[in-house]
Amino acid sequence: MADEVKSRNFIEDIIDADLAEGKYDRIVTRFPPEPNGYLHIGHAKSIILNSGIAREYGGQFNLRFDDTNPTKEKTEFVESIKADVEWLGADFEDRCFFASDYFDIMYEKALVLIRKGLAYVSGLSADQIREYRGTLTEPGRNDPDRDRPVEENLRLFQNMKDGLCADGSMVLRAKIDMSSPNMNMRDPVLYRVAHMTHHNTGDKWCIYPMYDFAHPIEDAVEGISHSICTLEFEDHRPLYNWVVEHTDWEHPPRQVEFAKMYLTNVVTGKRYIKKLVEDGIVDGWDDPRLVTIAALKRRGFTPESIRMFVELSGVSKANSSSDYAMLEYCIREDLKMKKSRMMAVLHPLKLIIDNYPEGQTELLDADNNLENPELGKRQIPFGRELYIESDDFMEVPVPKYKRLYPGNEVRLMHAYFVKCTGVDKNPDGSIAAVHCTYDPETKAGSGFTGRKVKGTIHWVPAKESFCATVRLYENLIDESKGVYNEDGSLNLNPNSLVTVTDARLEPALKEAKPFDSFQFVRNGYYTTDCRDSAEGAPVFNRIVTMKSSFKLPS
RNA sequence: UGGGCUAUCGCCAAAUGGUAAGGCAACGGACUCUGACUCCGUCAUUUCAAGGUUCGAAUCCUUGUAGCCCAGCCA
Repeated sequence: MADEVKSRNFIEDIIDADLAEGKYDRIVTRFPPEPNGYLHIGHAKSIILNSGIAREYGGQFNLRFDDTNPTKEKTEFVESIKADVEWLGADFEDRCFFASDYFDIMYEKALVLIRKGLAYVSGLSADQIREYRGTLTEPGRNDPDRDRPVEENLRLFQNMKDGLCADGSMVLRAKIDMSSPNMNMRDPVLYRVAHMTHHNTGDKWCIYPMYDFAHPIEDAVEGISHSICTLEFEDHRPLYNWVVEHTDWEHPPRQVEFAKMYLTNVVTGKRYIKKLVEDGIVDGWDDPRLVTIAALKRRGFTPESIRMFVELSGVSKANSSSDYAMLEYCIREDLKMKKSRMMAVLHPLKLIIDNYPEGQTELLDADNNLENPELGKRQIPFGRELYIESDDFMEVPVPKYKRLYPGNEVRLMHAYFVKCTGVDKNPDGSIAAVHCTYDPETKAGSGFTGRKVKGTIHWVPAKESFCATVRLYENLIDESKGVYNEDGSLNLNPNSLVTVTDARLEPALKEAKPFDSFQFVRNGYYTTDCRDSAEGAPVFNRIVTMKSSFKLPS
């Protein structure tokens, strides 16, 4: 369905043109995360885009960890990222690579640049380099070491590699143009010294390549045709091309940029998510209020729904923010035919059927999903006392109200018609229980057509239902208000999480397994929380509420 | 005020000089054993603004305006 709707995007136009010109005979893409955190919905866009293009053109998609900076990267993130990419259905087959696998090649290519007189070793400090770089409006000044002879550069670079230089004392710089209006071209640093143990290469290296030098080489080594990245790298493209051009490749890759995905009403951005986790505002990287892949999974989103969302959102170069409602639409759309529709009462109100024999129970047949018979049936115990949703009853109905009120008849889903006859009140005037009578003729599935009712309400048996914890999540924070203000203070919506502990669920739900999702009739879509439900009674997390078009007049 | 990029409905997004697709949201109505789903219908005489070229402009030109990115030995 989503495929039919999907328009061609500008990246596909670029690829088509390149193919037509014969620039590439095969399309190869990659997803190159740095293993320094968990993946979120924004990464999902890149993963789905890149793998989707490879699949569409019969090409190849690689997963590659961009691990060129050992000070920030951890092995623990490698596994989680890999799992998330697989979960999303992006097929990299056996091609999970590491930039650090190419350190030898990168070193050789650095030597090539030095020999061509296009790179030199600089002894300037980090502060001096910044100073020499100039500003946005003023050109930079040449490095005093810029014209160092090739032989000396070679010797010094060898020293850097051999561990003879202290961290920060020497760097290798490209010789490009210190007066370029593009800051990235003002003799960028190619290699820095860092005596640090790398998660993959251990202590083999004490010099590490910078992103701008490493990335084009990583792409070229893997035969990437289109290096698809986000907009902030647009200014780096001239440098990307410079590196590729001077390091001699038969089929140089091409960088193409697209706009990142932002979502309304949630915190996107690794930086903010990281802070929420570290500050303990949320439980962890998979807190269901977050939009990390792990959180979306825990909350009950399916890979299909996320893929649909990304495809529906489209790809362009305009900064934009997709509506959270569209994500909800996608999960509703994905789940509605493939999940059981169960009854759960979040705010119970007792319903007593006065003319139903005391002590009697019967088992009623119910389709798990009326629109999809393949999901089978279940049996629900029915008796004299039930719980209904408290807002399915109004003592004084508002106009157009079609559920239960004194004198009105409604259908109990999967069961009988009941007619409200009165209410019991507590001393404080609140409603203790609702009384009604039922009509045995109207049993569900009996083919009764004698009369119709306007409303259907859901219920659970008072005796055999069970209590469960149901969590309703609002999106954590409205990003438009700022997660963290400029002064570092935090804006947090205190109503971001509501836990309903007296919810009553029908017996069949006792057997729910972790990650099972259900539609709770009129209360939306829920999934069992695999993290908390292991400890006892199931915990249900709301994925999304159903649309409700009836609002009480105020 | 140096450079790069962007601007089409509340939110995304097509349209490649030929007379503004589609989806989400919203709103009507029909249907209904979920006020859901489904189905039907409504929703940009106008594309950031102002000029210009053209038989014809969202698309080309000019001049503005607004937003995003860049001064890490991060990616």
